[in-house]
Amino acid sequence: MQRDLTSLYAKSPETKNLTEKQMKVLNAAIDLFAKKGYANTSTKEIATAAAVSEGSIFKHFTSKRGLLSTILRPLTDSLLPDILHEFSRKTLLTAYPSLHDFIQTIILDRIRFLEDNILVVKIFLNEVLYDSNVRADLIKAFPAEFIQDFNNEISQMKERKIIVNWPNQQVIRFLASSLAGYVVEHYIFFPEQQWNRKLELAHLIDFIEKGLSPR
Amino acid sequence: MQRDLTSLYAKSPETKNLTEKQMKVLNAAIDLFAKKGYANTSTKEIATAAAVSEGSIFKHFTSKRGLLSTILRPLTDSLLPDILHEFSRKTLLTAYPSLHDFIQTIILDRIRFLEDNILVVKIFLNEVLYDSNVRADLIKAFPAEFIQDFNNEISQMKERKIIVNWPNQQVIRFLASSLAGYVVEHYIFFPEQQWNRKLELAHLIDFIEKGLSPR
Amino acid sequence: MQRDLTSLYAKSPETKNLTEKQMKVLNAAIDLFAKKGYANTSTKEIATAAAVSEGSIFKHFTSKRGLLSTILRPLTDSLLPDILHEFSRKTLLTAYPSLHDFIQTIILDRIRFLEDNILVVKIFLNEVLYDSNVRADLIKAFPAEFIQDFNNEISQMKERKIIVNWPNQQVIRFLASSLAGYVVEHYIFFPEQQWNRKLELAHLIDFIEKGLSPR
Amino acid sequence: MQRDLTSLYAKSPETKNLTEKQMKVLNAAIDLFAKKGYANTSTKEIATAAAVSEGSIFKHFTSKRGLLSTILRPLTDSLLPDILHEFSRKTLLTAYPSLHDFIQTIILDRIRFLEDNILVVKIFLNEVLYDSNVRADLIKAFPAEFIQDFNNEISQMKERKIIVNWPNQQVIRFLASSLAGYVVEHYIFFPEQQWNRKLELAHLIDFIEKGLSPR
DNA sequence: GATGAATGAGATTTCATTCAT
DNA sequence: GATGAATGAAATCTCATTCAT
Repeated sequence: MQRDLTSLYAKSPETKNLTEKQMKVLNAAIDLFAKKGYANTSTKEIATAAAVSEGSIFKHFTSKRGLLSTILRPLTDSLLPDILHEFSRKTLLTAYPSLHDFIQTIILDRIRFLEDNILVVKIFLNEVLYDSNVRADLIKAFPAEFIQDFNNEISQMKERKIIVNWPNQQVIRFLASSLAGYVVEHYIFFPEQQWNRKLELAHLIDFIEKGLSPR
Repeated sequence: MQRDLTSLYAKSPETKNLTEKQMKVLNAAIDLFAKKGYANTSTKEIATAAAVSEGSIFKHFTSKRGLLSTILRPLTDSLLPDILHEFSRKTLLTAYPSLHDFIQTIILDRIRFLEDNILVVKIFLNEVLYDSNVRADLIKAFPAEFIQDFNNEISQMKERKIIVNWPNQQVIRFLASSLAGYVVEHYIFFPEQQWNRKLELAHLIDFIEKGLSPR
Repeated sequence: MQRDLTSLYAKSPETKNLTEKQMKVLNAAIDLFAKKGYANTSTKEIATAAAVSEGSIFKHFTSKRGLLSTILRPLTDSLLPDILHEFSRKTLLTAYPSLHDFIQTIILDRIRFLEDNILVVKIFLNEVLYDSNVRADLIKAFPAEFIQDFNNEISQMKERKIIVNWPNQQVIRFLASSLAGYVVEHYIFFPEQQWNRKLELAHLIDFIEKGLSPR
Repeated sequence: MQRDLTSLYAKSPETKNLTEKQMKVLNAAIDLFAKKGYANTSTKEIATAAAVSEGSIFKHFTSKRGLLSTILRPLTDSLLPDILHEFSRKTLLTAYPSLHDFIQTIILDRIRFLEDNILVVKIFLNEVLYDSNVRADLIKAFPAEFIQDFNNEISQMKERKIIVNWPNQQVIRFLASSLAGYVVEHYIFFPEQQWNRKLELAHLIDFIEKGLSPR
C-alpha cells in the first residue's frame, strides 16, 4: 500500500543502512500497525509477515515500542520539518499571493505528502491520541520559525481583507480539517472506491477558499 | 468529562437496570478506554478504578469485549438513529429552508450530541478504524430512510441553486470534517483550553455555509 | 532444609497473609535460589517445584526480582535489627562481662539465627556480591545505635585490657569470619557431614577468645 | 584491578598463545564476571567491553561456558597445585618450625596468591557454590600428597604441644576463614578503602597464632 | 580470522478469564 | 452476588550460538 518506503526511510541515518530483512520487518510492521493498530499487532505476526524470526525484530529494533518509534520518527524528525520549511520558502517568495494561491499551495503540497505516507500517517494519528510522547514529538515538529511565517502570511491577508478576520488557530483548523476529511474518506474509510482526484481537489480548494473569504 | 452518562445508558433495556457497581465499572471503563485506548487498558485497571473486584466485571459484562459493546451499543442502536430521525423530522417540516438554516440545524444538533458524549465517541472512532464489527454497526446505524431524506434535502437545494452542485457524498464530507475539526480540537487535542463556544460555532456555520454556496 | 519458614515470614505484614500456594512458591524459590543461584533458576522451575502455574508467581510477587526481595526483606528489615537490638540489650545489661562472656553471647546468638535461616542467608550472601541494592539494604540494617553500643563495649574491654588494642573493624572481622567459616563449612560446603555441634562451638569460642586476648 | 593477568595465563599451554583480541576478551570477561557474576553477564557485553565481535568469542572459546573454564582452569590445574607443592617443600624443609613460622608461611604465601588473582578467585568462589563441576575441580586440585604433608605437619605440632589438639579439619578452617575474612573485607566489600597491609597481616597472624595455641 | 546479522529456544511477563469461597 | 486467587495462553523480550560474507 505504501507507495515508496524508501523515500521516507532512506534518508534518516538511523534507517538508511537497514538490511533487506530489517526492511521487510519495517514494511510488515507498517502494514500491520496501519491495518490492525499498534496494540493489536503482535511481534510474532510481524515476524511471520516479514518471514523473519521474532528475535531479529528485537536484535535491531530493541523493542516493539522501538520499532514503532523507528517508523514514526522520520515523520516528525525530518519529513515534517522539511515540508514546513519548503512551504515557508515557497509562499514567502510569492509576494501578495491571492487567497486562492495560498490555499492551493498548502493543499497540493500537503496532500501529496499525506497521500504518499498514508499508512504511516494513520499509525501516527492513532498514537497521537493515546501516547503523550508521540504528541510531544508532534508539537516539537512544528518549529517556531514556521509558525511565525505562517501567522505572518495570514495576518497580511487579513490586512488586505482577502481572508476572514478570525483567530489564526481557527483558520488553520478549517484548513486542516477539510484536508483531513479528504484523506480520511479516500484513504482510510473507503480505500477501495475510485475517485476523480483532480476534480475533488478543485472542490476542496474551492470550498476552503470560499469558506475563508470575508463576506 | 462525560456530561451525563445516564442520558446515554438509562434508556437502553440492556443498561437501564445497572446496579451502582456496574455503573461504576461502566464509567471507569469509558474514562480509561478514552484516555488510553481499549487495547491498552486492562480489566485489572478498570476494576481498580471502579473499586470493584475483577470478577465483578465478568459477572455482568461477560468479557472485556462485552464491556466495550455495552459502551458502544447505545451509540449505534438507539442514540444515532434517534438523532437522525429527529433531524429528518425537523428539517423536513421546514419547507424551503435556507442553506444557513439547514447547516445550522445540522451543526447545532450534532455538536450537542458529540459534546455530550465525547468520551464514548472517541472510543467509538478508534474502534471504527480497526474493528470491522463496529464499522458494520456504524453503517447499519444510518438507516436508508434517513439517507434518502438527507439526499432529497440536498437535491432540492441544488435545484434551488442555493448549494454547490457537487456529489452529495462530498457535501456531507465537507460538513462532517468541519464539524469533526471543531470537536477534535476542543475536546481531544486541547481539552484544557477555554474557548468562546457561541462565537466559534457561528464561525463554523459561516465557514461551511460560504464554502457550500455556489459562486 | 529451611527449619522454620514461618518464623521468618509470619511476622512481616507483607508476608503474613500468604495463601498456601504463595507459601509453596516462597519455599520452592528459597530452595532453588539457594541450590542453584537466583540467576540460574527460572520462574518455570519455581512454578513446577511449587506445583503452581507460572502466572501465580507474578500475580502475587509482581516479578522474579520481587520474589527475591520478598525472600530477602525480612532479613534486613526486621530480623537483623531485632537481633541486633536484642544483643545490645543483653550485653549491656551485663556490666563488665569477661571477653569470654562477650564472645559466647555473640556467637551463640548469631549462630542460631544463621543456622535457622541458612538458605536465605546463602541467597543473601550471593546477591550481596553482585547487587548494589541488596548491599545498601544490608548497610541500612545495622542501625547507628547498635554500632555505637558495640563499639562502646569493645572500647570498654580495651580499657580494661581484656581485649587486643586493634581497630574495632578488625576485631569485628575476626569475629565474623570465624563465625562465617563455621557456617560455610557445615551448612554450605559439607551439609551432609555430621558434626558435634557443642564441641565445635566450644572450640570456635575458644579460638576467637584466645585470638582476641592481649598477649 | 587484576594485577598481572599474564602471570596466570602465560604458563598454561592452553592460554599462552592467545592473540591480542583473545586476551582482551579474557580480560573483559574476568572483569565482568567478577563485577556482575557469570550468569548476569551476556556474551554481547563481553564483546562490547573487549571491542571485538560476538562471533570472535565463540571462534576461540567455543562457548560462554568454555570461556569461564578457560578463566578458571589455571587456578585448579596449575596454579593451586604449584602453590601447594611449593608450600610443602618450604615447610617441610624447615624442621621443627614454630607455630608462628608455620602460620606466617601459610598466610603470606596464600595472601599473595589471593591478592594477585582476586577477580578470578571471586569468580571461582561464586561458581563453586553452584557448579558441581567446578567443585569437583577444586577437590581434585588438592592432591592427596599435599594433604598428607599438611596433616603430618599439624600432627607433629600437636605432638610437640605447640598447637591445639583439635581435628585437623577444624584447624584448617580457622586458618582459612581468618584469611578469607581479610581478603573479603579488603578486596570485595571495601575495595576503595585504604589499609595498612603490613600491620593488618601482623594482626592476622597474631590472631590465628594465639587462637590455635594450646591454653 | 573476523564480523555481525540472524536464529530459535527459552525466559520473563501480561492479562482476560474462571472458579472456589 | 461479590471476591480475588489462580490459571494458562499468548505476548514481549533475552541471549548463546551459528553462519554467510
